Amino acid sequence: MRSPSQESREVAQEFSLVLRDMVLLLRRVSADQAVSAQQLAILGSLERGPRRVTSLAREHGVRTPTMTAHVSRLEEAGALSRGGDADDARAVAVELTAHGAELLRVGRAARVAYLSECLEALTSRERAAVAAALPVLAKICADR
Amino acid sequence: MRSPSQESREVAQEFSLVLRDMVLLLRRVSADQAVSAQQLAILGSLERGPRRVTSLAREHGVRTPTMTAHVSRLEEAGALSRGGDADDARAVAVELTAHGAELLRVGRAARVAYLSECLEALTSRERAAVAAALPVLAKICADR
DNA sequence: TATTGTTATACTCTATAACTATA
DNA sequence: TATAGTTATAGAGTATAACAATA
Repeated sequence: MRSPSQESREVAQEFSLVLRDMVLLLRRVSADQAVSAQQLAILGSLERGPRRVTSLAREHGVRTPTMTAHVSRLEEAGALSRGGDADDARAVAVELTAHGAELLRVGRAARVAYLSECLEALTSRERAAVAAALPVLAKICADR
Repeated sequence: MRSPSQESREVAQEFSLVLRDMVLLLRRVSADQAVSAQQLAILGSLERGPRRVTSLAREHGVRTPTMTAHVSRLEEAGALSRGGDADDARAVAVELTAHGAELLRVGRAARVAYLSECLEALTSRERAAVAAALPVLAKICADR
């Protein structure tokens, strides 16, 4: 019988290869889209209300200057607006615009449509295997 | 009972979110490594013998100028060498050096070690779910 | 003409360092 | 002093367009 650590090592080797392929999949999913995957994720964070630049940066695992750049590009595109914070004059309240909400809706729909097609090409058993793994993968990603 | 297309759509929505998180996981996996994930994949292709720039580009889903840039960076790092092709004077035979083989070995080991740790933190049932999904995910990625 | 590869250029995403303004 | 955010700069990774050399 295999120990958990032997087992983990074996799964990890295959996981390592698949993880690389997932990047290519993601690139195809986002190809020809008005909004990149990163931008879409940021707009998604703003859906439930304004956020500060620092808080967005933390949430998306990037440094503040990186998020400042994202916010600037998205502002130029009319997807969000920078507002002041009443409580703290240093802070910036980043808020989704109507145009941003529309970009979010369209971008999300395109991603889901593409992935749906991929999944429809599978057997229902294979689809079930993916569905069962997704919460676990989410847990792995969230853990650290 | 749900139709395959309803089912696919539901799974796709969750997949879309997890896919985004996987990018962050990949970034953590590659952090503080001498060789990036992309570079590692290219070195991996060279493991079984020399390859042409065009063939590497196709294999990794990028355009030729992009692969030329990768090859140039890896050559500067001493990980590979450019040689001529005996049959076709236009072609370049890209070959792994001993240093490149070592970078590949170390980089792979680090990735697998990191992912092993992530997997060890799971229950054996969860690990089994990931293991079952990996071949399916590989299939999805390869299909297009 | 078609193919192989490079160079030039530009855009996205990322980082660190240095700065301003406010707390 | 510490925190919020920006600007300046740089590097990796990607693309297209234009080119040289060879088939």
